Amino acid sequence: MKSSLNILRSDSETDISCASVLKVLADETRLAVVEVLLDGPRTVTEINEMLEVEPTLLSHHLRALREAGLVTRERLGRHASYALAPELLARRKGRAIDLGCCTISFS
Amino acid sequence: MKSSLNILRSDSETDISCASVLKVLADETRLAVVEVLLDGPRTVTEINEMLEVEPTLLSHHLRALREAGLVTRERLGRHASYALAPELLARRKGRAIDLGCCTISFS
DNA sequence: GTCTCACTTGAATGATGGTTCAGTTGAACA
DNA sequence: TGTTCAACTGAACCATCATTCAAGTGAGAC
Repeated sequence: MKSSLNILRSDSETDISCASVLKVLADETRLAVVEVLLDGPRTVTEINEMLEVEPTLLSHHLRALREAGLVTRERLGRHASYALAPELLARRKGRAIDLGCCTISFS
Repeated sequence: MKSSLNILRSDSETDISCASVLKVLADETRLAVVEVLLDGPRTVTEINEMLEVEPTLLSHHLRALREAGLVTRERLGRHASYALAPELLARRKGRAIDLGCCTISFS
């Protein structure tokens, strides 16, 4: 199973991968999760409390973000800590993240 | 019927409108249409020839782009000419378009 | 060991979205 | 008028997606 998408390429497949990444981010909940993670890694419980999104639903959304290569997961005892992917953090510009084909900026 | 979305706002509803706009652009065909329109207005026939997308399908996609306020339509005799919305053109940066919440850049 | 917590998975549901088809509108022209 | 062209609309179909529910995993506490 492909677990990540090369979101940073800039060749002829730009449009295709761009649409794929946009599809993942074209959701209020997932966009909010990414914004939360801009301030650093968070556990599912923390995100749940901040966004008031059910843990199960959150888990599904986090899975989508992880499969798109946008976030990474680390296990901390019982908890799971999610963080923005290293590639995103490397290209981060303040409260904006550079996806290659596009830049998402948060207020 | 609401015919356009205020895509340039930057208040607390940023996330919501951002997700809405991203939903519209998270499609290869619509992304390609926007890229074509970066070079100036085009008729449906012209876009059809450039992208090899069926006129009917194109019409549906153009309708979605128009309802999102991303493109405008002008009738030219039998033809319909589509162009990027004035708001987008005003904020245009080369081959990148600034949507407020995010910037889409084409190669 | 059992129990609980934190999270995940998978199935099921309903909703939304992309595509195609058939039919329609509107404009130009004979 | 009738015909043709360019584009549009609406319905239908199928696929995908968001959400919920029930059940499962895995780690710590007892």
